[in-house]
Amino acid sequence: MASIAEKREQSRQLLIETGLKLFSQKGFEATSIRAIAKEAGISLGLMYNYFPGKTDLLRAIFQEGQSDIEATFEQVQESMVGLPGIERHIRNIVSLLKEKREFWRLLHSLRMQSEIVTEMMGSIEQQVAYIQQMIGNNLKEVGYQNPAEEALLLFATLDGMASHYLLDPSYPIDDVASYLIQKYKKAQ
Amino acid sequence: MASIAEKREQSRQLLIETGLKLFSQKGFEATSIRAIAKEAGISLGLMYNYFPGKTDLLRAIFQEGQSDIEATFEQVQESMVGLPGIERHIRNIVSLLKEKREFWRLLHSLRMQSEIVTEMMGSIEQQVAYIQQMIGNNLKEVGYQNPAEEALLLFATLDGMASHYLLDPSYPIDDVASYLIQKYKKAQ
DNA sequence: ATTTTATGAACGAACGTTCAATCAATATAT
DNA sequence: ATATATTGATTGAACGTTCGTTCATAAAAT
Repeated sequence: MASIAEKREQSRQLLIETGLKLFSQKGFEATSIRAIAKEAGISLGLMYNYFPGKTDLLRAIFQEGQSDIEATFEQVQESMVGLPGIERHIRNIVSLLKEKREFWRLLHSLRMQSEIVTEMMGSIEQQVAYIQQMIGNNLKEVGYQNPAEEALLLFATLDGMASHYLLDPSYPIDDVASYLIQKYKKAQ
Repeated sequence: MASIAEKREQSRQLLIETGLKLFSQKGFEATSIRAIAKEAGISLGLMYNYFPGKTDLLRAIFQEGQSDIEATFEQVQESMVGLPGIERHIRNIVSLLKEKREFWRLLHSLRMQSEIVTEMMGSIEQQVAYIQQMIGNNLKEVGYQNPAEEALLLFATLDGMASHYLLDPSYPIDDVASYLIQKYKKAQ
């Protein structure tokens, strides 16, 4: 039995999902409120009962995606307790990419035009910086001579892999990840 | 003394430059023809004497940028004849990034929403694939065991470095590039 | 005099947003 | 239990704005 609040939350979720789908496909500016409403099977006007405006829907998508990623990060991290630090990080990032593909696509397509989203990007950049620092710490523990530069480089590699995977679903990200991990094991 | 054809070409160039500047800053959809006309100091209607429409301006920007990059690629390549293959490639790409920053920003911001630009991206992707193959060949010559996978990885790294540099002008791309080159020298 | 260059008002379409209206559901009164 | 009142959910036409594009008109050049 669905209460009113539950139905409301359900519709909210539907709009967030549909918005994410269309924004990540065609871009934020090129996607109209009307298109989202039609795709979600909700009337144009009703959208404004859930979100004050288009930007607020985007904001909600960002927040939802961010907490989703945070949760998945913890969860995947726990499932890889046995693995060494760097391998765990790499595998974790690959998992996140696969699981939240649309969200990452949206992120990557919006991060260049910061006019729209400086405020929204802020907390995500923070989170990314945190992960990068964790990687740096791991590299230092393992005994790298230039952990900071190595972390910068590894971060670039991971970001590049992500871009290529987001651009092309058939990109062999698992193979590349395995190869990368193997290189770090050898270097150690 | 400027001939008519020269003045025309000059105005065309101005519009291409201004378009590139604004598109790369605020995005294609979010930039209006009016904004470009005002910034370039050319009247709204006159733009249609140079380009049939907004999309055609973007197309011209792409073509211009592509041949620019091709020319710069050759030129920089020649200025680095003494360097070993991989180092030359890496330095070359860094040079291209610095010299054509706005164009790369536009490229990176548009490549996710392929609806607009599948046709325009095609030839550029081709060019990128060519560079990647050249890197692969170099790696094979140098004697890498998995040249294909290594090339895939190196390409991801370079792309990631590019993204980070495009997002943040203060990104120490020269340092990272030097560090990357150093790693390849050691591995050899 | 004729052609080319240049202008910005005007046009239709599409956008984000608002709002009067209808519909459904629940509460209240009889 | 039925009828009535009240509240909230839902709709899409309508509004004002901005967009890409066109066009009558004027200025400049030939």
